[in-house]
Parts: sequence; C-alpha cells; structure tokens
Amino acid sequence: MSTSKTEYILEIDVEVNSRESVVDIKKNKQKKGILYDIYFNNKNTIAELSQSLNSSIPSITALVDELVEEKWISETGFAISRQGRRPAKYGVNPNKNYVLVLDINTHDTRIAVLNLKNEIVFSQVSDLQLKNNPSFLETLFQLVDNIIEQKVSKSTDIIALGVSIPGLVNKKTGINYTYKSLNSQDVSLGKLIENHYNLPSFVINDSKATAFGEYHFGLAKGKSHILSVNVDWGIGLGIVINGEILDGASGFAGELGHIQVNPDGVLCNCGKVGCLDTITSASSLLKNIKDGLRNGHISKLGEYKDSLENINLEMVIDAAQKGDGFAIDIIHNIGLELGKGLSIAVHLFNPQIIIIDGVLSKAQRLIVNPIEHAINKYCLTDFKEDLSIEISQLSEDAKIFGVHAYVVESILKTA
Amino acid sequence: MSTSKTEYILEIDVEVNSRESVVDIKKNKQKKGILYDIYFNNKNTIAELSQSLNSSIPSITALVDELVEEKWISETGFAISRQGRRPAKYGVNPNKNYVLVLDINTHDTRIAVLNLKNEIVFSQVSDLQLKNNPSFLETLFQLVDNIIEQKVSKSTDIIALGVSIPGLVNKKTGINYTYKSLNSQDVSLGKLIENHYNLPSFVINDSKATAFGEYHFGLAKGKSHILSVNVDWGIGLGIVINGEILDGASGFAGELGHIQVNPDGVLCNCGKVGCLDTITSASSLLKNIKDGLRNGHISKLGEYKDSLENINLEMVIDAAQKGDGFAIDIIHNIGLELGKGLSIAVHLFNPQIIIIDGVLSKAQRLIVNPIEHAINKYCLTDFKEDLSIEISQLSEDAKIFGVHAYVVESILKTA
DNA sequence: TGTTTTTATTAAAAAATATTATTTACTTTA
DNA sequence: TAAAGTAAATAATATTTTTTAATAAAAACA
Repeated sequence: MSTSKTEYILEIDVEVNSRESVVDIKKNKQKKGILYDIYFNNKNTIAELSQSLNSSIPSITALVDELVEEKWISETGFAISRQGRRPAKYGVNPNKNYVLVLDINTHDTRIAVLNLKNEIVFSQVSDLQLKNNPSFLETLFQLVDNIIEQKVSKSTDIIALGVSIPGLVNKKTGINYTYKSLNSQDVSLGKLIENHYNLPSFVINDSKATAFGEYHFGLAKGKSHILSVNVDWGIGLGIVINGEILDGASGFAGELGHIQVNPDGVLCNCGKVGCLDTITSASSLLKNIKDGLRNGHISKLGEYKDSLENINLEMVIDAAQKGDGFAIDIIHNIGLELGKGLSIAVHLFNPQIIIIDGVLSKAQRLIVNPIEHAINKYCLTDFKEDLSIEISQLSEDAKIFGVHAYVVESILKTA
Repeated sequence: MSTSKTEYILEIDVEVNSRESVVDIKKNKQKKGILYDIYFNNKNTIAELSQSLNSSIPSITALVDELVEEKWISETGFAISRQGRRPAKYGVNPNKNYVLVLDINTHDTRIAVLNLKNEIVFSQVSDLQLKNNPSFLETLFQLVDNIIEQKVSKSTDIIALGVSIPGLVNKKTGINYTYKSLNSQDVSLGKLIENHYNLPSFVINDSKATAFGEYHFGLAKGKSHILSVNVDWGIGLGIVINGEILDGASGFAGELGHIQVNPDGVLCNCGKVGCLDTITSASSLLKNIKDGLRNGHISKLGEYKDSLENINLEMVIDAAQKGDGFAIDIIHNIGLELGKGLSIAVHLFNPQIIIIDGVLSKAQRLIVNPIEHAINKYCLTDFKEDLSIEISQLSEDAKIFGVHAYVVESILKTA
C-alpha cells in the first residue's frame, strides 16, 4: 500500500513552489479535465475531448500521450464509426490506481477496494459496529490494516481513501457531529484517518454517498434533480442537484428524519418529539410489528410471539411479500408516513426522481406504492409530471460507488 | 429603445457561423469572464483579473482594451495601494447598456430600468394587477410601451428584459403554470414577451428573484446557502445555493406555501387542505384580524369594526408596532407557524441565513422573534450554530435587483 | 483491388500567450 | 526635495498553441 502522498496526483498536492506558472496551471487543469471527462463523461476519443475541452487536436493528443506515459490512462481499443478509420479509445487505467472505501455503519463495516473503472476488486464485510467511543477508530484501523495486509495484493497501489458514515458530517472539515467521540480533542475524524494512512482521505455521510452513487451509476444517472431516501435504521435523505451533492452550510443538509410530523409523538433519540424517524425507520417498523404481535395481531410471524427478539427485518419483509396482511399493513403505514414527509421535500426540491434505498427498499412495491400514494395526495399536480419514484437497483453498492465517485471527483475536480 | 437583437452581446447570439474557431471561443469566454468578474466579483484591476482568470497580464490588458473599445467597460479611476504606482480600475459602463425590469404581481406592476451598475435609473409603479386572463399581456404591453415611450430617454439602449412574476414558472421554457392564460396555445409567456420586444427576455418567479437579489446585493451577499422567505399574499421561498438559484426539475423548487401543516385546516386555493399558505400569508392574517374583531376582540383596530373592509395590512402592522396586543398576537402566531414550516426547510437545506422579505417583513422583530422561537424549538441544535435570521434591508428592491442580476448573469454566463 | 471516407500523425507557419526586462508612476524616507 | 523603494504598465522576447496542410493508416463500399 502506497504511503507516499506526492507523485500521484498531477502535482496538485506538491507544495506551492514559489507560485506555479500560468502555463503549468493551465496544463494541469487540462490534464485533470481530460481525466474527468474520460472518467465521468465517457468522452474517450481525441476528437471528443478536443470538442469538450475547447482545445485543438494536436494539443489534446500531446496531453493524452503524457497521461498514457504516466499510466493514468491507456488505449482501450477503437470506437466504431460507420466509415473511415476508427478513432482510438482511451480509458482510465484500471490497474494503476486504487481507492480504499470504508462503509461504516451501526450494523457492520464493509471494506472495499475499487479501481478507476468502478470495479470492486476486493470487498469484505466485518461485523465491526459503529460506536460512539474513542477506541472505535483504533479497532477500525487494526481491522482494516489486517485485512489489507492479508487480502490485498501488495501491488495494489492505493492512492486515496473514502469513508461513508452515518450522522452529521462536515465533508470539508471531516468532523462527525453525531458520533462526536470519533473526533479527537482538536483533530477531526477525517484528519485522523488521513494522518493514519498518510493518504488523501474523504469522509462523507452515508445517505449523501448513496445519492451520489445513484446519480453516477444508478437509476438517477444523468438526471439533474435527485432525491435518494435511505430507509434504514434512520431516515436519511441524499440530494444531488446538477451533479453536486447538496451539503448545506455545515454539511447537514437532508436531515429529513428529524422534522416533526407528530407533535404528540414519542421521544426521538435526538431529543425532539415526534420526528419522522420515530415513525418510519426500520427500527420503528420492528417495534410496531412486535407491539402488534404482543397485542395478539394475527400474522405468520405469530409463531415468534414468545421470542420476539428473534424477529428481524428480513423476516418481516419476507412475510409481507408472501402476503401476510399484518406485515403488509405495517409496511404500508410506514410508506404513507414517509411519503407524506417526502412530499414536503418534493415541494422544496422539485426532483425528477426519488430513489428508495436502504434495508426497507427490499420490500419493493410494498413500500413504493404507499409512498407514491402519499405523494399523489399531498403534492401539487405540477410537481408530479416529471417525477418518478424508483427502487434502487444498486442497493448497498450505491454507497460504495458513491464514495468512490466522490473521492475520484475530489481528486480530479478542477477548482 | 433598441430593437435589433444582434450586435449587443459578444456575438453569443450570432448564428453559428460554420463552427467558431477554438481561439474565438476562448477569447469570447475570457471576455465574458472579465465582465462577469467585474460585475459580480468586484475584480477591477488588471492584476486581479489576471489572477482570477489564470491569464497573463498582457493578455488580460488586450482583452480589457477591447472591452473598453466596445464600451462595455471603462476606466473608473485608480485603486489605492500602499506603495508604488496605482493600478487602474475598470468598471462596467453604466451609460451603455440598460435592462428593463418588470415586477408584476397581484397588487401592482412596477416598471424599472437599470444600468449595469445596478442603479435604478427609472422606476414607476402602475396599478395594473396580475390577472389570469389572456388580455392581461396586451394591457401590460400597452402600459409598458407608453411609459417607455414617454418617460425613458430615447438614448437609453435597452439590451434585455427581465420579468418577475408569482406562480410556478419554468425559467428555461418561460411557461407560467399558475397563471396559465398568460401563455398562449403553443407559445410560453417568456417567448411572447421576447417576441413582442424582440429582445432577450427572462421570466423568473418573484421569490426566486428576491432571493437572488439578497444574495448579490443584500444581507446574504457572499453566503453560500441562503433561504429568502417572501411573506406576502402567499408564502414563497427562494433558495440560493453556491450562487445558483435552485430551480428544481421544472422550475418549481421552493414551494413552501403548499406543504400541509394542518390536516384539518381550511381549503387552499391550490385545491389541497391545510397548506401553510392558508395559515401564514398576509391574506390569512387579515382574515384572522377581521374574524377576531367581529368576535369582539379588544384592539385599537376595533374602531373599524363596522367597516372591516377598510382594514389593510399596513394598519395592522402599525397597530402592532404601537403595542396593540391583539395585532401582536396574530402576527406572533403567524410567525410561529411560519417558523415551524421553515424549520423543515432548515433541516433540508442547512442554510447560513434566512432573510425575511415581503409585506409582513415590515413587522420587523414582531415577526422575526416568533420565527426564531419556532426554529429553536423544532430544529436540531447543530443547525442553528451557523444560522442567522434577518429582515431584508433591500425590501421591495431586492426583487428588482435580483431580476436584473439574473438577466445580466444569463447574458454573461459562460456555459 | 481501388476509391471514398474518416481518423491519426507529423511538420511548419501563424497566431496567441507567457515571460522577462524596461519604463513609468507613485510612496516613503532621509 | 531628492533618492530609494515599490508596484503597475508597457515593450520586447520567448514560448506555447493553434491552424493549416500534407501524408499515412484504417475501414467501408463498389
């Protein structure tokens, strides 16, 4: 695993050597632009790049040659053309640079390595659970170090690190405000990770990562106004507008889970009363199921009446899909409430697409239908014309791909 | 008033003459960049522009000279420097190009002409009220044509037109979905205006215009995450993120007024029940006041008990500011409800600043205090750290400035 | 197989741009 | 008040980039 932080990224991290010349700045910008266009925009012939970057073919050729020289990209074959010589295609070099992605959440931790072609070349799930205490990070580092040491080939040159984590995360500072103990006294979680690996590291909220993944590689690809709802152990909303993740002033945008929907509701763990989270998250679903069974509701799940702690989400969704009325009702209700909350977001963001992610998305139409119903009920008709609501096809991979895309973009983005 | 549509804007509208050369594209981009930087970013010396645009001083000098030649900009004096020769300052030429701004709303219509220094060189309010019928446009055109003919100097060269209007407006197509009759069968409102004046024309929703004005010239200047609430005869929310107006997929983003806040509420004119608009707009305020007086509430306004139709908003706000308990209570309640609605927007957008605009902003702290109170009550603390809530200082001018900035930006923006 | 079409490569002239050196303008200090 | 110092504007030189053109290579089509 590479530990040197220089040499890898078109000099962007090299110390500001007595002011770079304008020529060098421009050249670097253009090279980054080429990589960006190849990676994100599927521009892969010299002619396309020349058009897209407003530069002459000889100039682009020279820069592309340099990038090939530096192993960033390589010829990947030829594009088809109806007549005449076929243009050479270029693609990012999958075997040169890798990104390590950590998906940390309250149930497990996934460690993945991706190449620049968005291929997951390594993936392993560990049962390490996110805890709000200072020792968590050390455990995580040990775990990751071990796995990388044992399972990932030494020749795999990792150039950057991306971390997806729940909670209020400020992408810029790397501080996690929800899991406060992960930051040390005066160093943010992001900085701690960066320091430990001596690699450029990027920490991002899980729902935002998911949304970004859906935008780049999922059903939301190419759309300009996207909401991605992470229906999980809490409700998270990721917002992508014109290809940019919406962060808000401090990185907290999209906190749909803690809007008040029921003034007479129960206490939320955030301290407020009647938050959407208390009604629509996977945990409240389980609670409703268990309460119902306890009160004698008829259901296939009734057989667990005396061992309620053994019921998990998969079982509920399974029962519902097999037609269990009680499970269907509970899921339906959650969908309605969630849809009601989402209808507010629809009025505020006017999205083209809402993608349902997270564990509850496994319930498929059983959760989408009530959401759609609620949106139909609570939204002005004009908002529904261009709106579609879909179940994620990437499911848990959306997050991994999203983090990866965010890392690559952060590295390549021309400021 | 100029009627020719060519010649005015750095060739951007000239027919695509057998593909522009790369050099010309770049040159035009840079010239637009210079104008943009001068207009919006207060870069006004050659050195600053050179830095900001990554181009050498001689190159920028040449381009600036061309722009001076073309009368877009002119030398405006010298900047101060602690030592050495003073750099020449350049500014947009106020006497060369003008923008006509129409602020159409349900109570009156304001016609203004602005120069490129954001100075309102002419302004007149007419009592023409926005109506949803096809003849409105003709009346408007007649009115505007007359006023321009009579009051605006012939030498005032108007190069573009901006229109602020309430309702669901798609900026790109120019269609107004709320006032449907303003669009003709197959031509949008925006296109109709453009055709009539034969000038590039831009139609924008009033709340979005206000937000943009606050961002460029008001208290939100320089902030990256802005909400501007137009508390008027309806509730409108304008959102500016990183300097961009949030439009949404169809241009409808920010419809805070029609989120449901009271399932048992009254019918809204949108067809839904219990919309925020039905509780918090200026019209509902007047209704509450009148209902109260009718039911015998004690108030300074009691003297109008038998002529309730004579009570207007100014009188209510005036009474409140003079300490009338009843008026204060009513305004306070509206503030609370509005704040509750806004707290949702705060969770979703995580803004740095919320600016209160519109007629009710005249109530000053009487309306801000309850809004603040509600946000304190309903928002997670982390969202309040970087958040300030302010009364607009620009008041009705925010809209005019916002439209103007939007027009100028649309013309100058490098795509 | 040869013609046509399209892309790639190369070279050289022309144009644009950056860099460096010089001149000009202004401030500070002695 | 003059000399020294600082910074901007300009001029001169050097470099880069674009354009143009010519040629080669590859594929489609007759």
